[in-house]
Amino acid sequence: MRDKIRVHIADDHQVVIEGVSALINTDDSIEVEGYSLTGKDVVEWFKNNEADVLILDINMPKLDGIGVLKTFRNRSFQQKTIILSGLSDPKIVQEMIALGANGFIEKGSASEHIIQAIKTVHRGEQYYSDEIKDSLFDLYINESKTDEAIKSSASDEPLTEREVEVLKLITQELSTAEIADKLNITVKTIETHRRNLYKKLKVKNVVGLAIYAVKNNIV
Amino acid sequence: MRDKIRVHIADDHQVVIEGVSALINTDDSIEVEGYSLTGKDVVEWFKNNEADVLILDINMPKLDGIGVLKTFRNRSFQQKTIILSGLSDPKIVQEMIALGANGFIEKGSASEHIIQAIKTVHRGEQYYSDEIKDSLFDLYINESKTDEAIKSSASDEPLTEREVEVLKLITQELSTAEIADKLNITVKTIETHRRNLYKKLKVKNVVGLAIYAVKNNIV
DNA sequence: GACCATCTAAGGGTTTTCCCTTAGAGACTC
DNA sequence: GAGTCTCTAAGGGAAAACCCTTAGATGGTC
Repeated sequence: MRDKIRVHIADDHQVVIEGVSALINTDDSIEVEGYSLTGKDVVEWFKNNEADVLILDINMPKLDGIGVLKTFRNRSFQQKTIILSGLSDPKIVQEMIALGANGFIEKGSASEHIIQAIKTVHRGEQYYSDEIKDSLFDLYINESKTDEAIKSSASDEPLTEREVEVLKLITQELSTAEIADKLNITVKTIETHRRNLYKKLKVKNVVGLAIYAVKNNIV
Repeated sequence: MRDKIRVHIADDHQVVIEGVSALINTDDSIEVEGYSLTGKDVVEWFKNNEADVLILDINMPKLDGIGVLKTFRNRSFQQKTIILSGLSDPKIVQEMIALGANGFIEKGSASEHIIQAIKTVHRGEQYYSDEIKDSLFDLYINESKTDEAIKSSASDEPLTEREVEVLKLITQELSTAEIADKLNITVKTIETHRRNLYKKLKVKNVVGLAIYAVKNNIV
């Protein structure tokens, strides 16, 4: 076990870097290992150096936080990343999580939160503040509602069992002939099911079926 | 403004009904308007009666909570629904929200939480306990990660701008000819883009493209 | 028994997708 | 300047999807 957690700070504002450094220095188990003012610098720095935790601002010149994460992923970097953000736009949080961020804190966070976040992600866990959770939760709820609205407007006519079965096989990228073979019925029958699906779901072609299927978790 | 919030309780355990009733009776602004022991009874009850808030257990004989919600939706019932659950399986919470539930509480909740939940949903807002939020959040994170895994495994080869453009039009259910027309290039060119998309995304046909597009929020 | 929904099937046709190959023009990189 | 990537394009052919219509068998409901 290494004795100190090494942190690299990336933010285009010198003040933020100094502030976060000062906060970190109040804790003996963490040390600042360097800092960068642009996204490009971060990527460069990690080519020749190591840190355990990267504190990353979203808005930076040259290469933004999202760009940095995109550059890092698939390249087997072992450091954990905490996103440092002014405002917690749920869409961005979502994207960051998808890109493999391990934590998310607001710039307005008190010192203990930042330190706690660093220790948490260093343990291999994830750290999200309650504000982030709330905003993501709201987004999530709204998305669920939208999905549901699509669902009920798109299909007041319920699908039959057989139709759902055919639909599932279609989404497995099988052709009509392959589906007919699998279900031991003729191609013509599958074609009929297909056309009934188009009518019921009000779509023009297989693409519409596939989209419907994914959105309704039939896949 | 009606003077009391009318609550209907649905749970297959008499004890739970009595317990919740007792809790509700400690608040003067709420009254129990009836109860049901099975899902079918709930649906029947609401055919002839009214309540402002329905407290609904998930596990019930005859028709479960999910079934009840499915029956109620699209039939313009005006009551709000709070799901009462033993354990907060995020998948079920997700489904309930999609089906239009307004709140979610655990059976272990203290009385003030239940009363607060009733008042909150009656105001037209939504009520979810912190435990529910946490479990949903975890699910959400894991889903984001899975999506990301799909994304990076499916396409180490990045799509070009034009390819993404064509892909988007395909997901709008346009045919190759229509897309060619829209972009003012020939059908043959679109076919080439199409084939390159198949190769890059390792899919067999348009269905694969459509599924990829939805899963990666290109739609 | 009549009615309705579902699943099955077919005939016969048009349109679209899918596959294989080759190739020029422009931009960008080393 | 040579190589690489992207976008463009085409010829030619096989396969699949799409469209319209009709219809028998089955099983459940009123």
